[in-house]
Amino acid sequence: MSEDDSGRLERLNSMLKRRGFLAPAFEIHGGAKGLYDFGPVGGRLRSRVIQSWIDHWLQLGNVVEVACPAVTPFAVLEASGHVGEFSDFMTTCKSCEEASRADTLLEAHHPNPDDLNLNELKQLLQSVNPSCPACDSPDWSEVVAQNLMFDTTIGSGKSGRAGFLRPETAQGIITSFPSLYRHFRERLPFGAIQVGKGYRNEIAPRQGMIRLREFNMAELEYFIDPEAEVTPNLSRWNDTNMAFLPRGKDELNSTLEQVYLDGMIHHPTVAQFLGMAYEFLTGLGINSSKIRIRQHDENEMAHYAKDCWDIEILGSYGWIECLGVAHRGCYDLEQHHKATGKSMHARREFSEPILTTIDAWTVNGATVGPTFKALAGAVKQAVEELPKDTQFPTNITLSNSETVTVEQEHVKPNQKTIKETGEWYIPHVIEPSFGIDRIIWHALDHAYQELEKEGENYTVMRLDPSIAPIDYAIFPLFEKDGMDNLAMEVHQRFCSTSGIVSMYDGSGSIGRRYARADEIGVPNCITVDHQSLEDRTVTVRDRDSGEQTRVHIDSLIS
RNA sequence: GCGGAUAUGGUGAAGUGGUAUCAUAGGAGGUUUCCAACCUUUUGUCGUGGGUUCAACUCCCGCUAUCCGCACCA
Repeated sequence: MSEDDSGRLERLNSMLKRRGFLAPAFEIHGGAKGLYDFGPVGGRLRSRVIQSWIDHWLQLGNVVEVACPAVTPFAVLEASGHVGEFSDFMTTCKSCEEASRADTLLEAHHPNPDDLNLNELKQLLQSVNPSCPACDSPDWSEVVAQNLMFDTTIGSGKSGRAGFLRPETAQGIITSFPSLYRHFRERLPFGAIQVGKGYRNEIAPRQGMIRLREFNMAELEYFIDPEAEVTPNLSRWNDTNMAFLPRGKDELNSTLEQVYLDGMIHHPTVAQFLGMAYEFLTGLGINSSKIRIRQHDENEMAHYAKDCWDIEILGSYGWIECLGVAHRGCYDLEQHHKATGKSMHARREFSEPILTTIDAWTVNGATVGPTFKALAGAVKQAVEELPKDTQFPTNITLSNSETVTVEQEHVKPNQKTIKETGEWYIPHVIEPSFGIDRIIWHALDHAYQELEKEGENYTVMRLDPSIAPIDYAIFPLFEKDGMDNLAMEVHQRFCSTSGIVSMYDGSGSIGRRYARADEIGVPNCITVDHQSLEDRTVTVRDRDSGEQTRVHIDSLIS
């Protein structure tokens, strides 16, 4: 980062704070690492970005919106693998109270201490008893799992249950699969979106909005039949060259469809969602030349993922991952199924029923039971595998390696036709997951322009109008002669129109007011002047061009 | 978590063992026929806790936060 850039970052940050976009949270109490406020201007920006995101994904037509709790019982995140995979095992030196990671302390004594479980670590720590890196004392406390999730107790006293604040919104959707499946009349594919807060007790939050302890996430969980043929229309992005970083390959510029056809993106729905995500970002005003699509290395992927592509955005902090499209396979549904015994399956009907004709042997329960007693079940299994032309008596070997003699009286012919009209399977999940705060940061970063105007520094936020916090700024040229009243009337009409936010500003010179509006990215400023009083026309000034057009008040609001 | 730097009005800065200055921003009033003009006036500050001292924004220690490396990390 050059000196100029870091100066720009400082000026941007102080402007964002001064003008009410972003600020450290709880600042009067000294603030708290990794926690940020969206201020009086930023709050509106955030809700607009979120609304655009929701609208964007609802376009799919088979997606619904849900909202699940952030407080999540232990068992849910244990099943999802987060309790195990999201933890570090910590131990504390009893003499200097310095906390260390147990696996790090044991690196010299085990090829891969990271793979040890809690008990193995405890034992190895006891037998090795390494000295403390801080004070050399070899006296360690119990090893405890220090999880990156915020833990809490749900309820109080003896009835309290262990729980966490969710590290991702996904699990709430995935555990709702059975009700989503009913809602969609048991037909895949379908998806559910959720926008909400996620929590990670990061060891070292950094870089302003980039790594937070409480953050806004927006996720789609899209449930698919892994065997269904999908032919997505990727050609709609054929006139857009995107930058790709496939695993183990050099960066290349190509179209999404070409990269998919070349086999680098394994699932067509992943490709489609990457296109939609790209479209969403550029729609917010993110500079497309500062977007790249990067595939995760094998060892980089989260514990649940089969394949994962990130979209990274270049900004003041370098290339930052702002969203990921992960192919989670059947991992999550299977895990919750195993943990709860609840069905997480979907039914796939065959195009034609499969008829299976069986013409062989089965056991005669009345004789096999008394004869073989506890082995009867294994005998039945073995007998049903015998060919039709088997002669009895015969010796068969059971699954437990015991050999028994089966007589004619133990068996009877088994002739039947089984008709299967379909089968049950665990759906796969494709998950586009967006870091809303990081995306907002880059929208701000890319929109922020430092210009020079008549020798003076001049700041404009060229925010896309779809996410601008304020749509119109209304100025009376002078606050007198009725211009103030007319301006207030226009302001009120805007404010009572759903979806439009306007700001009245009557203080300072007109130039100063334009400058203030430009700084927070108001796309249009409307000025009421003397002529307005006569014919109810006003001037509309465009933020980016500075051009003014005169229009009638009534044509402003349809 | 480790190492280094930093913390003064809303923002950006200066400064001193004797309660602080400048710019800019904000409010009120005036003035001006459209891009940070001008005049008057006003608001507001030494991150936090402890120690040394007659006296601490200043010196010392802890804490918190911010920034930069390293480590960690979706």
